[in-house]
Amino acid sequence: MRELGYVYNRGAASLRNPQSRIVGMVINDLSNPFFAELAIGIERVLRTSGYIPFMANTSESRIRQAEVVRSMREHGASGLIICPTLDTDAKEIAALAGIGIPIVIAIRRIEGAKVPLVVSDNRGGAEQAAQRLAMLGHKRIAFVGGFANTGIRDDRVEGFSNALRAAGLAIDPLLIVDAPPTKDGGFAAMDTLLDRPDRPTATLCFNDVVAIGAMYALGRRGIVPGRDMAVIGFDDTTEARHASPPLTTVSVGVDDLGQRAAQLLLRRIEGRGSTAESQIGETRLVIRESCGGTRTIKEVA
Amino acid sequence: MRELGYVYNRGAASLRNPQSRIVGMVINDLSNPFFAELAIGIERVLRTSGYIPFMANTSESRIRQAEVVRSMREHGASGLIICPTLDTDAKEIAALAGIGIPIVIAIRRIEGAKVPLVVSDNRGGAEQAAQRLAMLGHKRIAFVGGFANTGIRDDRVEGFSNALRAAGLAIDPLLIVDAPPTKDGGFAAMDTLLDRPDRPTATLCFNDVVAIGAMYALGRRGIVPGRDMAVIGFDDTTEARHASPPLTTVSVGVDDLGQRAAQLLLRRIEGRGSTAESQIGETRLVIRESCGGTRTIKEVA
DNA sequence: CTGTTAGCGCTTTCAA
DNA sequence: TTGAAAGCGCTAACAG
Repeated sequence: MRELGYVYNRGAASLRNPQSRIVGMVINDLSNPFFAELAIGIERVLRTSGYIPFMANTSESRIRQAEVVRSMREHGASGLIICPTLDTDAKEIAALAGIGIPIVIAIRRIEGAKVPLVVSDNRGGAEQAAQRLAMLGHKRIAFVGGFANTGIRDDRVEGFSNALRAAGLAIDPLLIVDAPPTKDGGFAAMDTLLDRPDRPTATLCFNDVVAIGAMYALGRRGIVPGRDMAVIGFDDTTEARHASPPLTTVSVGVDDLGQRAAQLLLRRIEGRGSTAESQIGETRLVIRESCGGTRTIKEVA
Repeated sequence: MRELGYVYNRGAASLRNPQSRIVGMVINDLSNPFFAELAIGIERVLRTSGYIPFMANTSESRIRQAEVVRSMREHGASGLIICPTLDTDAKEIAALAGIGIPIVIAIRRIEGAKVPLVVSDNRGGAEQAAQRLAMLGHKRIAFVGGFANTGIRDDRVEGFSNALRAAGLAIDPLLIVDAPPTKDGGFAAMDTLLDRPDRPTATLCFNDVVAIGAMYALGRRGIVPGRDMAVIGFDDTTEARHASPPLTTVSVGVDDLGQRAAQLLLRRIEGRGSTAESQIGETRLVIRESCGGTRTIKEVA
């Protein structure tokens, strides 16, 4: 049998017995280390629970996402974890959920679809971070990166603004700059910000890679993060943990989010757990060198 | 039909007609940006050719790799692209190839299995880089990072050594340090190197992340890459292109490698192309700021 | 051109 | 305990 190169035909098997151990992971952007880390975390849990996770990258393309989801269903996936593309419509997800296939949506909240959600407390996290910066004495605090009018960024900007208001600080719209959520984006946005006469003394960045890009822009001008400008990133991926100087972050617990998403899906597949038990991951500040007070700000030209 | 949520059952279909459009991608480490980029490139080509790529991460686990390969075969994948784990045995691959399923091995050469290979010219690339460093006047050149006795690193070290020999330079084994192929690894290795009395004036790093880690270690001590120490990375991932100061690299053309691997597989699936047409991707130096001469070396304490 | 049927590989059920 | 047979959803081949 083995000598002849026999391969079990799972297609035929699932014809008889439609329950399969495949689980589909549909990831919007594997080139983003945050999603790559998330995917790896999810995969680990699924695998150790005896499932076979198959992954597909949608590159933020809604069409590609639809193709991939269809394909996975055709192959008998018994559940899906989806990190939806930016332009995903609630109806698409609702339709899937209506069919009855177990789904979990991760990271990006899709409003209006009755689907289990695993997201982080973006508003709260940004609030914590901005609060801390205000507490350190910063008066001009910027928010840098992310595309305007996308759910996660809106939440983070909202939390940021709330904290500033609560601290009695004015919100300068010129200090809230959108930019692609990449290193280049962060670099360019910070560079622009530094050209302004009334530059900020602290910056909350949309995510870690934006923060690292921003720190490069600082370095270019001899501005030392943590001494001359406080920088906080968001997400706390390994990207952040490897940065130099070590980056203060709002951790969204990417491992934890992945684990929750996987476990939620498994419970749904195995019939336990309700349809709409969303989970909100906690965020916490991880303070590292990049986050200083305003003491020495004036030393910088 | 659509209203009832009908889903085409591809398992049943491939029972009748065993040719499928699924292609499996088995990737050793998706948390490594090099492999993530490669995977995304491969995926793009496969997708635009009408195939459905399913990806799985093996996390450098040979057991996991075997599971994943089996699972993909069971699901009727019509071909596989494998970036093998470090400890993959040639026999495993030979067995697969013997079965007749189209396979392409990427990046890591597996000796002894008659399988199409897409790898880069690691020896040649390292040679070019070391040659350039020698030409710039460096006498003490280090090679940093990667695990000893792994194929790719051995090739790179060999090319490095060849160039040094050709330039009439002594090869100091203490300047060839192995370390995990990560930022932390690069940081620690460079940090150790800098403690030595006769520190190198130039360093070729196993890959981009090692190089970035190494540059952090330099920065920590006020040593400016490109001015006080020449640094060259390997691979030229976006990681390198985003570094600050911009990192000189030996580009292995990750996009090109992915494209070749995908196209080779497609040709094999479609019956064209021979079993053992390996391809060696060209490497070329991409010179950016981190690669300077030895002029100012003595200014550094 | 439309409609029927056999059989792909597997599992489950039922018979010996 | 072992063996035979039916049928899952699909497609290719063939009949009407």
